[in-house]
Amino acid sequence: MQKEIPLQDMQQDNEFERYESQFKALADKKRLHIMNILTQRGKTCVCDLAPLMGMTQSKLSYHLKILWDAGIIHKETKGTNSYYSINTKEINHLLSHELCCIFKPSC
Amino acid sequence: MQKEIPLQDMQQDNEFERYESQFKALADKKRLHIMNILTQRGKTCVCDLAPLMGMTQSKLSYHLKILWDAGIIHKETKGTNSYYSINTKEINHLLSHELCCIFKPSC
DNA sequence: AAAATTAATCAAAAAAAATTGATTAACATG
DNA sequence: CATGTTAATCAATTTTTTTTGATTAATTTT
Repeated sequence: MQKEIPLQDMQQDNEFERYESQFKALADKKRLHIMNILTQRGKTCVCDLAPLMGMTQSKLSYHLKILWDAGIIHKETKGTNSYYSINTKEINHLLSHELCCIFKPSC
Repeated sequence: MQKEIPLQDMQQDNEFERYESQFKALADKKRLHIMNILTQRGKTCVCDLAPLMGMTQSKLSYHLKILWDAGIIHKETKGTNSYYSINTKEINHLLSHELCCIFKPSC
């Protein structure tokens, strides 16, 4: 027998779950740094990002996957290269204008 | 011998560190729920919050401390009771207007 | 077609965060 | 002053996340 859970609570729970994963993605200095670099440089190849971050390829892939799974960066593959960039729409939806500035070259 | 680190990088590192702790605080479903309740009810006593969250006192204290350390909630003690509330200023600085709505009774 | 390049994935180990139950500290009440 | 209430802290355990190094898969180049 399953416990009755009101529909509204379930929707809210799902909403919280999505935000949880997005905040989790941002809750790390290294990943904030990645976000900042992607902002400055725009679409960037993993092969360029690795030396900029001073990170091994495998570690970088792990962190990029977390950002990508949370939907806050885009991914594009060309041949053997992968290019990542900020999902501006999602970031705008999530963060204050002030804070978005850290992830915007214009500021 | 210490490695030279440019001043700008250090400042940025500190900035990232602060945001890291704030996002970390928000990167948990239970804590988002706490934030939501504080938003709905305003200043709330721990003794009221515990049954609302269905949490033991010790666990709740742990999570409140994380939110408070990150500076996104206020704390006020009266006698043996502690009251917590949203730090609206800090939340506004951090989150988009849309998202603030989850933490604002007016929306 | 073989060799080289790039990035994702995997499994094991290490590190960090969360949970639990008990204790402590501060205050309030009879 | 003894008792009860509230919330913070602590230590031990469990769970989750991160790191590491190796392997794999896909594509490109020679």
